[in-house]
Amino acid sequence: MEEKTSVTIHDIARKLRVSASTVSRALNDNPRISKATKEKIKALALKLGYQPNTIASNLRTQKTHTIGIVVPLINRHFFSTFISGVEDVAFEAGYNVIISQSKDLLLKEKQIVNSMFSNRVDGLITSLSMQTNDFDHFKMFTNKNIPLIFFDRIAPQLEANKIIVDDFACGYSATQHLIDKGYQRIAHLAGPTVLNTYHDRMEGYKSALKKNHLPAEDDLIICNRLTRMDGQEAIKQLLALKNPPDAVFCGNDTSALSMIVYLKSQGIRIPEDFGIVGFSNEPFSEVVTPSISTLKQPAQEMGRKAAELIINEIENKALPRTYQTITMPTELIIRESSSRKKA
Amino acid sequence: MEEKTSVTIHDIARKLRVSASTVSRALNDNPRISKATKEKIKALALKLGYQPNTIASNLRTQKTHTIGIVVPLINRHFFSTFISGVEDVAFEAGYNVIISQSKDLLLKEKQIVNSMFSNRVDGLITSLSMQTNDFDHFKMFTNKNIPLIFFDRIAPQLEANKIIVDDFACGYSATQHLIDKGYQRIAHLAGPTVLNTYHDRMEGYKSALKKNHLPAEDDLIICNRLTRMDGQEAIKQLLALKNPPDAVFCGNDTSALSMIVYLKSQGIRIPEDFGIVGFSNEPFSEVVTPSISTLKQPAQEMGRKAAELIINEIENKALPRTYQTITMPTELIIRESSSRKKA
DNA sequence: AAATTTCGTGCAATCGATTGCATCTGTGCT
DNA sequence: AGCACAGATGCAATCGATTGCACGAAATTT
Repeated sequence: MEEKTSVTIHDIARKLRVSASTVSRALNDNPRISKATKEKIKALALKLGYQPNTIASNLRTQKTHTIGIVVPLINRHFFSTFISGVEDVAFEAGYNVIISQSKDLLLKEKQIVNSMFSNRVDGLITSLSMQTNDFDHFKMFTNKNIPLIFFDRIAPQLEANKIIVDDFACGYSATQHLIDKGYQRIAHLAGPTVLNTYHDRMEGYKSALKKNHLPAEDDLIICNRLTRMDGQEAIKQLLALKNPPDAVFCGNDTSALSMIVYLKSQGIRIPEDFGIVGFSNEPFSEVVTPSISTLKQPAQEMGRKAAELIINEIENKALPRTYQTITMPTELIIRESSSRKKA
Repeated sequence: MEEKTSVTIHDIARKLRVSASTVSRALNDNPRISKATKEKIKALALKLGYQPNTIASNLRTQKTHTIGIVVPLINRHFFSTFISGVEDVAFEAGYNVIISQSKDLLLKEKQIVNSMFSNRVDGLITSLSMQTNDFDHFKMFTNKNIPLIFFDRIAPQLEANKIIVDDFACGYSATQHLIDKGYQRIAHLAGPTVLNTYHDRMEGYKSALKKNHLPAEDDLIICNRLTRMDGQEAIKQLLALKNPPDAVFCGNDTSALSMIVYLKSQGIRIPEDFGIVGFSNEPFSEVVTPSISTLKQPAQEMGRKAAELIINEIENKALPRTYQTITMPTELIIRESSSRKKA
């Protein structure tokens, strides 16, 4: 049997016949402790395998050095890459990261946000679930002045820092690109438009059509949850129109891919007969045939930025707050799925 | 200005002229408190927006309801899906999950494991970095009898629960499959064979060759880190042999894909001229052309299993330990990259 | 030599919730 | 009436680290 209980500063204090305060100060390199004492204490701490009890420290200092992240799904490439970016910066700065997934359920999101609060995270970074339509659960953070950052799917009405991409511009440029390639009737598959992201992309899409004097027909716009199934449903529905489209701008790459698969199975050639642009630049988009034109969000960079911002807020809590909305650059990646020679 | 400081059980106690112990017991539904008092207390707690301070509770109860996860990279599909599985089960059971990535660096892994310990996680689930060759940093967990589970990349010599797939069988069946398809000279691209996973896959590969009376030539085995670049390097090297292979079993799908890209660029037809089998069933593997034959690990299930196991250990700490190694089933998914008609 | 700093350390309270052990008030039983 | 006992609540210690304040000794200033 090994030591049943952990080594505490009191154990060290007792053995060295000093007080616990001295040990605490020595380990924290407090200048008030003499060099000799510090060395003695640190040596013994090492020898005994002392590991500070972060919990006790957290309780006393009212700081956990922990950043909470709530995302819809951990294993979606955009989110996991974002998280990776946060984690990188956080780790460097001595912060831990705790993560939960809402599974796109409002109820779970509420539970998680509560739990993050009870765990006294120093700050919270979050992207809303598809169902989120009230924001009361974030009030405890804003009330207590705990840094809160929204990214991607944000709550426009809440005072907080926000990190987004210009979804309107994305929608616009994707659509314009299709128009430039000579596609005539361009449809759009959107996600739930309660979310700013999908809403803005759609507006960008509409705006591009308008600018080019193309009609924005309701039939050509479908909203769903953008799963693979949804993509297939949508393309079937679109092809069944009396006047079907010859291109689609999809709200994500997953649905774009499932459309491609279906179109191929129907002998419809891409990009010759039909153009597709997706969104997100999933890893597969580059390597499928045809490769998928898409919009790339700088996920890792967004994560890094979010972490920098929130750590800065945490460590300068005294300062008066100014909330910014940071718009990160996106890139339209043109690949095969939309690269027909102009008709 | 809102309340500057949070509501504690003492605030509730004072207002209701009861003691803090009573409040604590009431909120925890302790049967010793009368129904009437409980209701009064709970009502006021709700009204004041009381949120328990988990930190204080954690300190007192010596339990954090937190599970630590350390993986090489968060944004690799296998790992993020595994994490998602853990998180699902953990959440259901009232546990939080804290996650860090080692970036495949031993040094970072050590720091993280230390930090997880200092944060007093109730249990740790981990998959080793590519560099990990000593295991001292896990001793503090085993010494203090804190549940520890390894998955995928494990430390064979440590006493702990382990969750793996049968990598030997995987290597064997992948190779046998290529042989069955009539490929004659089968190469293998492996990861660092200090890791059990890569080592076992290679042994399985060798064993299949042997069983089929095919020579296992050193030239045909390459070890690297299996990145995209590595895959390309490897295939170039293999094709440059005086007697090049006509098939490769790759240690992951990423390198398999980069081989495919290179082979296509050289006009080598897959699967007619060359067969490829990968590993992991990345999302892209199904949708690239040709689609990649691969081995599917049940990532989500492995995560769920790991969580169940560790929570069980945590909650039955008194019981004598028996360490098990759980081997999860894999599936050889046969797709185009290896499906030639037998020569 | 007296007065004032400086230095190194200890005391004790604190963070917020939990819990073993009293304590007190009724109720039931003989 | 007397006693046991159950029910409801409070007291105070505890978890481990931190920190404002105090104190004694040594060093410096006047």
